[in-house]
Amino acid sequence: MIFKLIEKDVDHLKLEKKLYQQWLDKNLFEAKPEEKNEKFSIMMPPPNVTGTLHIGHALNMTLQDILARYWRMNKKDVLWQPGTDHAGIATQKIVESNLKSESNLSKNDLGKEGFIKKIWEWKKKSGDRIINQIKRLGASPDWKRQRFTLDKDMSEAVNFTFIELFKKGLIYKDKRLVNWDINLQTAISDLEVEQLEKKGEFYYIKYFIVDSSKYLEVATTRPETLFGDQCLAVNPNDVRYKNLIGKKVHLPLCNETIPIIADDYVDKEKGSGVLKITPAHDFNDYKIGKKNNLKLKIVFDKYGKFNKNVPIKYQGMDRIKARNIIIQDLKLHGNFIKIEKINHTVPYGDRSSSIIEPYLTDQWFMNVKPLAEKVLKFVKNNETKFHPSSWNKTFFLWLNQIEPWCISRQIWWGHRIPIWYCPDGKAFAANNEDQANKLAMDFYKKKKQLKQETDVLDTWFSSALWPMSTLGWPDTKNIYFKKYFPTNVLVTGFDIIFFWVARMMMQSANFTNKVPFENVYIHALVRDQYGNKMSKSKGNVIDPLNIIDKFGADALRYTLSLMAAQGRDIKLSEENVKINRNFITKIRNAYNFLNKNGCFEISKTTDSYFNNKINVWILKLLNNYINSITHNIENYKFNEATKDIYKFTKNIFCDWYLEFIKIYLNNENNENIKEEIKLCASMVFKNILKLAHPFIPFMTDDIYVNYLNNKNFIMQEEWPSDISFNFIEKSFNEVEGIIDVITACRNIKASLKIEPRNIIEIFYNVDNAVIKNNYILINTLGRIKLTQVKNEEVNNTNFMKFINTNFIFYINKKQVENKNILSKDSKLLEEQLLNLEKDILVLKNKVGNDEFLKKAPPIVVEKFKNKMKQKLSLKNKILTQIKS
RNA sequence: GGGCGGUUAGCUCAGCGGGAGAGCACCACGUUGACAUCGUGGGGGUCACUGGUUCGAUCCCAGUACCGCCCA
Repeated sequence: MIFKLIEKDVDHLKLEKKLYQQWLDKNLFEAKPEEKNEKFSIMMPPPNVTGTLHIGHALNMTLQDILARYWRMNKKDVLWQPGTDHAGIATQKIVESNLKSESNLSKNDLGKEGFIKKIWEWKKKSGDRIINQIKRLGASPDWKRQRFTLDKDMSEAVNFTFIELFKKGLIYKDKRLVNWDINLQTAISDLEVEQLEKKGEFYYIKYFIVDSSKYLEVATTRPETLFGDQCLAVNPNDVRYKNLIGKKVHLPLCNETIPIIADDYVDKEKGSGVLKITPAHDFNDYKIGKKNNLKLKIVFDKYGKFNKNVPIKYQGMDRIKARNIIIQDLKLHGNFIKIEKINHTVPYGDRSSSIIEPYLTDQWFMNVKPLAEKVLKFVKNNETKFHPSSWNKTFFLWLNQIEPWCISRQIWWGHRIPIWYCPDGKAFAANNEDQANKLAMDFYKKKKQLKQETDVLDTWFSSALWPMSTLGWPDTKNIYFKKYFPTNVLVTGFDIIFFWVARMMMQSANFTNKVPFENVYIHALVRDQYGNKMSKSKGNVIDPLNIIDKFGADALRYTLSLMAAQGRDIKLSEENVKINRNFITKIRNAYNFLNKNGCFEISKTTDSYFNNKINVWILKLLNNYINSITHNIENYKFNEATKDIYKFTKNIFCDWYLEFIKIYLNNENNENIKEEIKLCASMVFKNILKLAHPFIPFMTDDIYVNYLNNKNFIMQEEWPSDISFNFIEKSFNEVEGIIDVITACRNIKASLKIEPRNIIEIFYNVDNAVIKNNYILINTLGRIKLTQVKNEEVNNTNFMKFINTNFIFYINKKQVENKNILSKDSKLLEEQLLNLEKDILVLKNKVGNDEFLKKAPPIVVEKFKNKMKQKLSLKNKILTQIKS
């Protein structure tokens, strides 16, 4: 034995750290654009700089790493492009709250410049935290190419994009109703609003008709907006109100009147059939207002407090706090009818969790409609394929009803919009002030005082450029852009299909007329073991770093990948990882066993060298599994691939092959055969290491490099392909037969409650080559002694009979101690016969059916006929034995 | 309200037009020179329900029920 043994307690943390550093030192993760081999490129979804690694990241990174390592081993030039995202609102919030707790200052105390400086300091200190956590997983992106969305070249790409789209008119400024986050004091996009079901109230209010004692009943969830009402609307076909259309009503609590109009948007059945229309404070009302040329009367300021447009009493009150006062006043004035408890949806900001106010402001928008159409075409033409493909529908649905994207944010941290305003309000888009001055000069023919827009862009605006900008775009001659764009696959979660995936595709469609990625693998959400979403407030968060500390990165990766079935969420528990770690230990033990037996010391290698039946058997199966694993990885069936590795390694290689070779190594005198077996065993084992490497990189490389002393890391080796060797099918079948006999004998022993260690004698009476040629294998692994005898010796009541398709085995009753079983003896065969009859009946229905014989494929018919034949012959055997 | 997905063993889930599977849990036996983070064997399922297509349906189609998610 010239190789080390693996100690029982492996310090996985130490070895992970060491190996990772070695991988880095050897530049194994680096892309090599100058090399000729084909590329495989994949964009890491850039995590927020504010982020800490959660289990969803762990899954996301694991799957990408599997692909990266797999394709490297397939000799592709792999670029896995990493980086982080500046996360405008989230980052600003963190630094703001740090500032508050450290020095009790607000961002305004520091001023814009001072505060931004503070954020950069924070970024420098903490911005790589998540990157270092990703490294703990063993992820292998090209770290030297790490990018940050606010890097200089990323920002230049953002400016370029903005200016181009501005010139085309696809980006424009508009005064529109937007989702206003009162807490954060910024507009946000539709996607950043969560509609939550809440308990609320429907307030019924009387609007008195002018010059009449009659009134209209209006139900509203937001009575405080009534000051902004511009009309009441009814359905034109509603007979109740037809004659009121065109008349006026008094606006409660004000000295104002508003008209009653007809609009078929109004649902006759819903509530009283009368709607109050507040165009400046409700998205639906806004549309009706536009249609009917209503005025936009704004009654709140940007803090959600009443402004000068409401009666003086309410001015300055918070809109929500004022509600009760308004209801009281409505009661006083006889306008109040009733309150009804209802469930309704309320819009909340996903970052601030405060109620979103529809608010009329000047914002920058991107007209995404024409770009969405291009993207739809790409997906319909399969230029980008979603896996699983069911996501197509969701994707189409959203793109088909897409609205302009509000891209401006009233915060400080982010890409400042590259727009300079003249005093008259005219806007020039430029890369910098000099350029803007020049543009203004050209336009006005004289110098103008310019002021840059203070708003920044939505963070997703820069992320949308990620697959292009990280590769050097808009420099289309950049060697990276030329080689790696479009990328091969994007691996991401479904929660950012709209936020990110669709927007990347739009930008790419517009600027390159290409898709940014050919495949999108959408993976599931990781939930807790009960299927709940993990969240800090629920306290059910599984921390991947904690799991890695306890069980190792390999165990975590293996578990996640094993559970990553397409289209299904992962319910993960710590217990799960713990159990799956056993498999990793199993491989280490297999190494120790092979090593103890000197298997790795054989140096001879020829492909056609393998003649021994167990070698033929294992190699043929290995080939099957290589094909299956390869196919499953390439089709993003990570769970299937992982399961294949498990099945081959444990159920085939360890459970049978290693058990077989133990016997050969102990009993075989022919050194050539021994050598062949050792060579084959070590070869198969090394293939297992390679096949498992993308999934469990640390342990496999640890053995391969640190114990087997290979100079290359597995990542540098070639992915296993079929091992070509000449073999006789008979040898393969013989081993399958051996396994059958052993299993049958083990079954017999177990059913007789005979302890495994008691070697009993089992008799058979028909010549059988499989048994005859493999006494040692069968006897040893079955813990039995098989003996051939003549018929008359066993055909008497001293023997119990066990019959299966291929054999009849006899046990001398003297060997059976369990009285219970002995008393059942005569019934055993009858029971078996009964079950057999059931099977035969089912088969009869098939094989006796003309339609089946006519229409089913011949192979299937053949299969069932054979089965029938087998069952019938078994039946006959049993009948004969019962009679005798 | 619209859309999508799910329902398979006690639990967690694979599979998917032609024999119902795995892991865990459970039961029995076992410490045999790789492995007790283990081995061998076993019990356990009308594949949610109702129809349809088919020679044949857990699988395809339609509907129902329940659960989950997304959009409005």
